[in-house]
Amino acid sequence: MPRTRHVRLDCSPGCAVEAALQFIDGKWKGVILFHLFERTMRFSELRRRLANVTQRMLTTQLRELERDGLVLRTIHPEIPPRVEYSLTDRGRTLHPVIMALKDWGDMYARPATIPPATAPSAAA
Amino acid sequence: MPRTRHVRLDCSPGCAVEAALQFIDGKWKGVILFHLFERTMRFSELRRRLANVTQRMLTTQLRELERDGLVLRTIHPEIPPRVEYSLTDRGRTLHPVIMALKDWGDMYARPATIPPATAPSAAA
DNA sequence: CATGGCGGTATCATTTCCGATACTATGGGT
DNA sequence: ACCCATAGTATCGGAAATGATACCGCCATG
Repeated sequence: MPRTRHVRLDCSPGCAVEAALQFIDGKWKGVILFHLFERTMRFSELRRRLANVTQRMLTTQLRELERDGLVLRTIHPEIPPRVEYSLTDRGRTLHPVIMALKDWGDMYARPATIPPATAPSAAA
Repeated sequence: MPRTRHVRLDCSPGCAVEAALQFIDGKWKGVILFHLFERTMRFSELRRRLANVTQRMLTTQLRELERDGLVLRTIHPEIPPRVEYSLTDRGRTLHPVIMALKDWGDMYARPATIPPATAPSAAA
């Protein structure tokens, strides 16, 4: 589990936000979910899509998503082994969230848009 | 900044998701933003709403939100000092994201819904 | 005079996360 | 015999995020 946030979820109204965040927190979970919305994928496919992830991290993140009931892990007992990851029903309910994130990222998180902090003439 | 994620944002399509996540990552940013959507608030108000946050953390998170251009910090030079935090235009664009998170949290992150892992009869 | 509220900062310690590397098992190809 | 691919695990170490605590100036109140 990432960053152990609150255990009690029945606190202030804003807590639902935190509660939701707990599930997609972790360096790679957002992207993993995003890719799984496209289709079911096997381990090595995800690995290729995430490029910079290590095997250990991918495994860890997938295991957490599985533990949280968002992702289903299906082992096909073949040689060579084949393991497929897909979204559960619960996982699919995250679609609006992931898409909201993606849309915002596309619109407002581009490098060119980032530096609206203060005066831009600090290139001394 | 939290968890230093990728620096390059022009990688795979899923990256926009990660990029967006960078801005609301941090244990308290989600809730802070949520509360600021309600209205402008001063430091101590936020502190009361977040209950478990330490002064240091609240300051840190607010400073990061400010640095990212999502939150505006206004100092009223009075006695006692009054500092108000409000959302910037850029910050307000996060509304769909935060609300998607809140809605999901309300619907699917309740304690009763969490344990769909495996067989529940492991209470040995 | 001591206390409390405001909005912080400074310092230190801990917890947690993440990355790198090495190792495993099976079977196929050459 | 040796290397490759799949899908992992195990172990170690460092970096980063978070928490606890103490301290600051200022003023009003009791």
